[in-house]
Amino acid sequence: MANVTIRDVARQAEVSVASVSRVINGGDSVSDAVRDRVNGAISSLGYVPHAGARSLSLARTNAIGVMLPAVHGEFFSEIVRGMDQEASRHGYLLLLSNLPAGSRQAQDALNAMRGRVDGMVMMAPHLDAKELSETLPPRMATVLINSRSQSGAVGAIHIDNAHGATLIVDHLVAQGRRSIVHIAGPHDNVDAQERLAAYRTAIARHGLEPIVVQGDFLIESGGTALAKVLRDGTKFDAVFAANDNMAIGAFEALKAAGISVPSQVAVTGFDDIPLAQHLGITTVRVRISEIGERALSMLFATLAGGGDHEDEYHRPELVIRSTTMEHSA
Amino acid sequence: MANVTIRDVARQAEVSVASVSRVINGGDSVSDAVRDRVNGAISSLGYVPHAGARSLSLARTNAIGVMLPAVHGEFFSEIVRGMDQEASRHGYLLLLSNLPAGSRQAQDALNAMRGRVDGMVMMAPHLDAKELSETLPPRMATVLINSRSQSGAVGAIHIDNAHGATLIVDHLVAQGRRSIVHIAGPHDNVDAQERLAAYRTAIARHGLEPIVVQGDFLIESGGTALAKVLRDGTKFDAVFAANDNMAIGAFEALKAAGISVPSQVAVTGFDDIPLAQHLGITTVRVRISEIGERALSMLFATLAGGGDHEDEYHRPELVIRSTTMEHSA
DNA sequence: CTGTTAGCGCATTCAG
DNA sequence: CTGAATGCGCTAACAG
Repeated sequence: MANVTIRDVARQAEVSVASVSRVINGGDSVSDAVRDRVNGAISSLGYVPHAGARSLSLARTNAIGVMLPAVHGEFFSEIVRGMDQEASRHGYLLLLSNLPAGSRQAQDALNAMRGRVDGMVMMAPHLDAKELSETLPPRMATVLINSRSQSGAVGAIHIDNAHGATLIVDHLVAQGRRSIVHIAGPHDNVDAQERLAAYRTAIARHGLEPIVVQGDFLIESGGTALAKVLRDGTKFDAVFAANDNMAIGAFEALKAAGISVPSQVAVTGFDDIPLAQHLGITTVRVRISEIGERALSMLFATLAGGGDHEDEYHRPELVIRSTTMEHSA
Repeated sequence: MANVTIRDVARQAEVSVASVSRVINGGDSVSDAVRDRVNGAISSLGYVPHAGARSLSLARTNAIGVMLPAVHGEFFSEIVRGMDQEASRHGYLLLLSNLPAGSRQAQDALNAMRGRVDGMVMMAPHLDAKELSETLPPRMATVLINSRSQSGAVGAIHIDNAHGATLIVDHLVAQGRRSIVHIAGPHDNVDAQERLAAYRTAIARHGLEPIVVQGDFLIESGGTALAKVLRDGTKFDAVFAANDNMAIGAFEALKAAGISVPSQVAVTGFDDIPLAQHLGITTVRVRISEIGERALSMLFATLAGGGDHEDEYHRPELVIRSTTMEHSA
């Protein structure tokens, strides 16, 4: 670790460290002679400023922490892409970590970020309000994504799940479907809960009977859930899965069972991940990367002292594809 | 930022900062009385150690930098998943950044990590050897993924592209295909180059004629490339795209053109991203997350002083699906 | 315009 | 077993 420091540069250029610091940062006022000598020394020595030390002295790290639950392939990729885009626009780096399951481990993970980031964005749809408030670092700017509402000085972004689920049910009913099975997400997940509740409401409004099977947001559970419905002998003409992954699992299980989609059974999902587009699955579009981008924007605004922002609700839009309409792309 | 420091804890517990430091870290030797007072103060004050300051003093950050080229959805997600897994196993955090296009910007991005990470892993398939060596930070442990070989003290992981491409061509020929179009990746990408070269070699070995169209690794370019071949009136009975994305684009273009797959034209890709599995595309499997994991293992071994590792070559395996075989899943 | 000095928050000798 | 002092690399007053 024989690394060259600002002192080495100063010595070589025969100036003080203050002068070196000046030419590196906002060149306040340095004579051209000094500036040249310093730049010469910097490149001859191959000096690169030590960001850690800089942060300590400035009380500013130029990094923001990102805590996400267990990585869900496409969703994860998209949200990070949006964040990275906005972060690099502001000259910030992203410090990534996944939120461990236990409340205690989650705490530790959060604490590990103290002193390394200026703020953080966290996505924790599975924590209840109490766990959330206990876990959240007190004196740190934080914006929440898809988490339970939190009193406290943090911004938050939510997906309007009720709207999305209503769009789906109404579309299905408009297509003449009467027996709509809902494959629910994890019971402790707030998005899954909201989608389920909105499904029940919409179904009731249409005077239909709800049929709910449990899933866990993973592809396999879509197939498992569908198998259970078939085994039970339940009659149905549509499936509304709480996310695209499960819709895909159900879709494939239907094909395997020789049931034709959409003529016998229609299939819909939620999220509009890339996979859904390529498999032609009707769903509601959540602009995932945009959510990541907005989360960082809110955070930067807060860091710039712009007070706290109001919660944002992102409304998904219906995207009709071939799993609900005969002659669609 | 009225944050509580170790000094506040010391004052409250009526001990010295040294003692506080001792109970926080390896409890060398502290009386139970002191330990209790300190722990009491810590929790009553809600003290969390400042990781930045800690790093400075220890000359160790417990973070590793990850530089990836423009984020390619599924590939990105998978490789980061593998890295995160291995990193958290060792108590490390991941500092993410994408490699900017320009050589100069790449430099800056790299420099921004100085003093924030203990080492880094970088993926830069588009840089030539010279650019790579200029960009690489001199005194920093680094492991390269899918990049051109580099003399110098860094480990590296490569995909055995020649092997993968050969598997594909041999499989296609074994299925009776004689006119195999190759949709190539970006010309400056080392993986694309190796796949193309191996394609040419294998085609020549079978006494066939090569047909090459240019692509850029994105889905759309698969469709564009295919359209060009059709427009040229070239006869062909198989398409070998240099990655799965382009295979998907070509696959969809074929369907749209009313050409049946695989009876008239077979389609193959490279990588085995999740999408390929769900669309039933024949490809070669690159265990992406495993590569991310191995990269970090190599880095940790180097950091632990274990000298430099030899380059690793990961051999992909053929995965036959329905775009090349009539009755396959 | 330039150099000296005092921290940023923490770990760690070195005495006691 | 415990405290006082020193330094990690850098920035920011404060004097010249």
